[in-house]
Amino acid sequence: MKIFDTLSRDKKAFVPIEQNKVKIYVCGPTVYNYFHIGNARPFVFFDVVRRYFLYKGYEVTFVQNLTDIDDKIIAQAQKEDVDISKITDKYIKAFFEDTKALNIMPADENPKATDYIQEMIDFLAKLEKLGYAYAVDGDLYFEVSKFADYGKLSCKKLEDLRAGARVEANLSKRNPADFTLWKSSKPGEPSWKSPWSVGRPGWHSECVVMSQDLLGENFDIHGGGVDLTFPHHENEIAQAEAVTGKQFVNYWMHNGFLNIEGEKMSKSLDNFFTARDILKQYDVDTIRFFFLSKHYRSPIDFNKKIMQESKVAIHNFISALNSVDYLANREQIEKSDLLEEEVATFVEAMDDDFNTAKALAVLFGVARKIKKESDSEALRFQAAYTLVHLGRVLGLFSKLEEQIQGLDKTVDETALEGLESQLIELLLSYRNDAKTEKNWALADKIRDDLQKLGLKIVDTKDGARIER
RNA sequence: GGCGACAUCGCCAAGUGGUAAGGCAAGGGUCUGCAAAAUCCUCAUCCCCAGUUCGAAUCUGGGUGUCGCCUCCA
Repeated sequence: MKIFDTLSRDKKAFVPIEQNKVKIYVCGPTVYNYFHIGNARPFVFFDVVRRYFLYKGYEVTFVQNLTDIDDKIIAQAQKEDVDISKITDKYIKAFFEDTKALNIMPADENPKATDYIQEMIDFLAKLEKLGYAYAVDGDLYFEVSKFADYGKLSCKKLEDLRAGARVEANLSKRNPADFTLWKSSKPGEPSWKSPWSVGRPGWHSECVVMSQDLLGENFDIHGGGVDLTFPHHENEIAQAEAVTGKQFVNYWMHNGFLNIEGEKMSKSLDNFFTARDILKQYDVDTIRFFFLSKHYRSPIDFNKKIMQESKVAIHNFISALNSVDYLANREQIEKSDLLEEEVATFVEAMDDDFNTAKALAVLFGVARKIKKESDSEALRFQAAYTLVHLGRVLGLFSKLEEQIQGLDKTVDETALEGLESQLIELLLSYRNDAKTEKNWALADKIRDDLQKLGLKIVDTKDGARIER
């Protein structure tokens, strides 16, 4: 198994610290809003990483933090004129709801920053004692020039950083690149007592302290979006390695950015979509397929067309399963052997730095085998089992029963309710009568008019069904 | 200005030295009263130029273009 490590800029063979165990830390959300479709990418991707390690027989410890103290949260609380906990409680709850809806496995631990204040203070005191931190007027800074390897993750040199600094120089810092470890609070802001001031910890310290507490001073994988490489992860390394003197993380994994219709997502462009909203328009599998159809390190573009394609792709898988009456034959199908060659190709793709796009191609090949009527039933059953088996490694088919039943929907089973459903059924029966009388004009008119209302008629040998 | 990526069929996307996976769309056939659905078939020499090599989409150099980071950000 090979993983691209941002630090060494190379695909490296994965060697766990402890035999057969893997410890993963992924930067979680700052809980001041519903998370957006761009945030969803790492959440879904690292869920697949985790599922794949489990599939390979590893014991996985998966930690994802919740940043519940931060300037943005404070700003949001002031804006809504409520207590900060009101904001964080609301969006932590929403985070769990939305990740569940995306079929993301719950983390083993979701540490909150506010539960680690004392640990962070202790940690920062160590940094200060070791000479890596200095205090000015109640604020504590990390002195980057003291850490020789600073910049190794993001390939930046201190001189370059200085030259490119666009931020207003903070005069109390010794070097513009020094970052805040502890910040004194203004009246009314949430705060904790510390040796430096009454204040709050900086964002960069929380991930170090929590990950090391739960996973150890050196652990296997640390993940997040590329934008976190600098400064967040760079700063984590500096702090962690300054204190322990040993390597912090063995593999740094960063996913590429998500754009919307070719543009960066932003509130000002009015192209800001929460995962919650997207879930109303597309089902989980469509969304997961969309993310997985491109390699995780590449940028990906979110647009209507690509989502439609993803939807069709998932539909193909489901219709393949439907062609062998998966639900009816489930018991027998799930006793079948897996298609070894396809499984091997899938594993090979995933072993190569989680090449999910290639892995999905295997699923299409398997789907073709399911549908091929010239294949024996036994082979088609094997293929069907293989599709579901591999799909589940990617977190697909979590609602298989519903999806298959969805395809089988006849008019009285649609999501339409009560009278509406009865009226449509009535119209369909008229159309059926018209067809019997070979009154094609009337039959087609009913079909066309229903279509105008967004109801697509699909004729099957067992009668018509409606698709929305 | 500094640093780092990327550029493959109409669109999305694998492929890191041995002769271009897959998906969508499109075109054609079967089926159907017609259509849809379903199903079968067809469909690229890899941004440009110059090198290295028996051989390059894959390596090197130079262009051109796109993007990211350098500031809170997945």
